[in-house]
Amino acid sequence: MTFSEENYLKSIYALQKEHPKGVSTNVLSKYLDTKPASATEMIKKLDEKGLVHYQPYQGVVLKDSGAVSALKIIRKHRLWETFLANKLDFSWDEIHDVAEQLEHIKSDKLIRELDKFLGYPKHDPHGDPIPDEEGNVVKMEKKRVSQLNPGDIGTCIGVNDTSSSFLQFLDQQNIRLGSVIHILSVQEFDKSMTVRIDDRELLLSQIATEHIYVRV
Amino acid sequence: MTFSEENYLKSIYALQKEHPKGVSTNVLSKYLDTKPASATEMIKKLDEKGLVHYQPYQGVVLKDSGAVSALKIIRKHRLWETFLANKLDFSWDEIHDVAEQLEHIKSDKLIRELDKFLGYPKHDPHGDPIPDEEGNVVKMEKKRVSQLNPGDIGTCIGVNDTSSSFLQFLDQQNIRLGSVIHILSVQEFDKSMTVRIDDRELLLSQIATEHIYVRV
DNA sequence: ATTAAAGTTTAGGCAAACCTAAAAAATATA
DNA sequence: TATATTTTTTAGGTTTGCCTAAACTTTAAT
Repeated sequence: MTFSEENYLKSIYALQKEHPKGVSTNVLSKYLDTKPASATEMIKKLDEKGLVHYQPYQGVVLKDSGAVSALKIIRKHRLWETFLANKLDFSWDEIHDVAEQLEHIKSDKLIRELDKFLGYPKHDPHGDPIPDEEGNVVKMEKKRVSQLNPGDIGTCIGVNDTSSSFLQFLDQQNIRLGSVIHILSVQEFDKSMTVRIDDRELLLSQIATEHIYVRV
Repeated sequence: MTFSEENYLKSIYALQKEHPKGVSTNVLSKYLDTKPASATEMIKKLDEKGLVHYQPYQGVVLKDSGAVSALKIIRKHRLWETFLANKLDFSWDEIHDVAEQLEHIKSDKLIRELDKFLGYPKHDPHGDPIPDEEGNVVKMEKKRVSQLNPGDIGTCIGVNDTSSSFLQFLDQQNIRLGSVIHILSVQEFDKSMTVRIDDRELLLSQIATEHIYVRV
């Protein structure tokens, strides 16, 4: 499988959650920063290979084989992200682009050994679950900070926005995986929240509270 | 720079030792398992980019800028080999192919951090020196086992043959970097040597003794 | 329901990196 | 030296993945 095929499969997988009845070439090409015509071409190829189901004008849906392929790439991506964050000194917002390259390295042994080296992690640094070798993903019970009430306590397990501006904000505020967040109060008028993290009080906008996932 | 350009530069660098007055398209394409016509094409492109000096029918020579580029790739290759061998459970003969892929990952930070993580190693698992960030390589005083005499002691620092059959042989015999080799005797008629390594005596053929480097 | 707008596909091109076959140059041999 | 052999280059072709522009569907709006 080529890099490009892998990227398309991974993207279709990611977009399917928001577009369960089919990912359009428009959405797909926007996501991948290419043109719709290019997406059409690639989708046709993936369809011929039996990895996706494609009906002209109706968007694309992953077949089982395609989903398994996508999950293998996602597994590699998340293991590499874990490596970069835990073993090398990469910050939350720096890991994505490099993992994007590393995920395409072809070596089953490498991934098995990396997994072992990292201690068989269940989640990547963003809190997303790492699929196993067969492509099984464990779902986690998670809530957004915005869903909590004053008095509630949550442990940060992930984020919903991987833009580097947001990740940098989190880094600056020292909010990281495992951070324990105490909800102190909620402002009625703008839904902003005052929270305590590591003995520091800070104010989180509604936007922020909606993008941080916690385990309660 | 594309993967292919990087591979050509690295190959020219490697072949230049044997072909100091110019690497022919024939030699180069054989090394890279492509056809001479493809080599001609690429060499022209590298020449236009100012990385090599190319005269039709006279072969190709690296310019300084090309050598620096080649050494950066070699640095990455050797750091990744060190990672695979020291941190993951890869054997001597398995690391090359994977490093061949990893060396093309583009991220200066990644290489700096990997170098730090590995403890700034000076040599890769084959004993070859790892160039620094500027492309400087330290030369080492090294001898082949075949150049030693009975009574001499050498520490294994590398090999001359990276074929997987040879590397597997070394693995089986438990000969690795740092192995201390005592020369016990040399057979007159076939130049094979009896040596002691880790309290085990074994016989090395002339071929083998010529392919193992030691520091004396 | 018809038209306008938006989205999708087709058609034709381009660049990279490979190939084969033929032409040209360099080298070796008689 | 002239010819034969080998090496190298050129010319033209293929595949992959991208592009633009035009044609065609679908959806939205009057």
